[in-house]
Amino acid sequence: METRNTIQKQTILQAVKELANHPTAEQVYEKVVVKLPNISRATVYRNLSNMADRGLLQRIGVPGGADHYDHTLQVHYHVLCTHCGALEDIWLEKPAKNLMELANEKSTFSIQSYQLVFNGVCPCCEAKQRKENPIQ
Amino acid sequence: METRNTIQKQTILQAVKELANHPTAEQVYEKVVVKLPNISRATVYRNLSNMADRGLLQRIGVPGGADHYDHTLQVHYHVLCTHCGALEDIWLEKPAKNLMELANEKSTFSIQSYQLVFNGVCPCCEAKQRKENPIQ
DNA sequence: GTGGCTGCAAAATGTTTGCACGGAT
DNA sequence: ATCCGTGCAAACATTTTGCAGCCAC
Repeated sequence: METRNTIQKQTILQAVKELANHPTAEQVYEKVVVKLPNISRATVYRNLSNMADRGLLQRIGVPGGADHYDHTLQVHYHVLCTHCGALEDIWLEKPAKNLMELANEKSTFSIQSYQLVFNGVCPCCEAKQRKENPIQ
Repeated sequence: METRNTIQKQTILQAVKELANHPTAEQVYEKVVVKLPNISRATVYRNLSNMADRGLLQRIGVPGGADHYDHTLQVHYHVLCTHCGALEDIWLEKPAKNLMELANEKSTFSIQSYQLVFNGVCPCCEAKQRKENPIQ
């Protein structure tokens, strides 16, 4: 039950912190494999998942795509660029409590959490779009 | 570009309406294959996805799980039972506009939509839990 | 020394795609 | 007659799992 302090775990956690920008398991693997050439993807997946369950990381579930991981533990939200897949933070104060309360009032389920991802277009992709199709 | 009226499409749409309870593509397939024994899963996936894109159905993206489809077109939300996977409606009026506005104010992305799924325990599973572990 | 953790390969899951054929228009 | 939609199989993406050996404790 207690957790052993392996080099793999340390390196994975460090990688998420250094990458900062909500890496996927694959991106973490690519960063970690430089330092530990023999590490397996399974180890990366296992550890990221464990750490998220223990609250050392936040898991960002993206419907239809790979999970991302966030070293920031404070409650906040994310936008996904529908063009390039970039994922960015959004800091909102209000919805956190409201949503849970509202939902619990209206549902027979006892609601414990929720997953919210916004979809949009990042400034970079918006600029490209405008260049290709200046009308509209 | 215009859409042909095949038996497959008709049957798939009808199946989603009859199943009502937010079926996955696989569940739709199982319902449809009874009437059309030669239909392919690919056809079901393709048509569900197309119909969602055209606004004939709503796609409910569930992180880490299969997409569900909803024949109801009005804006509403969903809870997923973390025990049995049951998916149920939640009807909230307020958040719809608020969330989009708030997020757009706080982000450099131009946000067009969002995906929100609540996680909880359904009454049925809650009862089971209580039976197995009456303490707490 | 023990048993949790790792690496590997294989499997599982959900979905998409290339292609030849058939049917709706 | 066109050419979109279908069925099939294979590919794809992401994640999980079984198992033998290893290493942190």
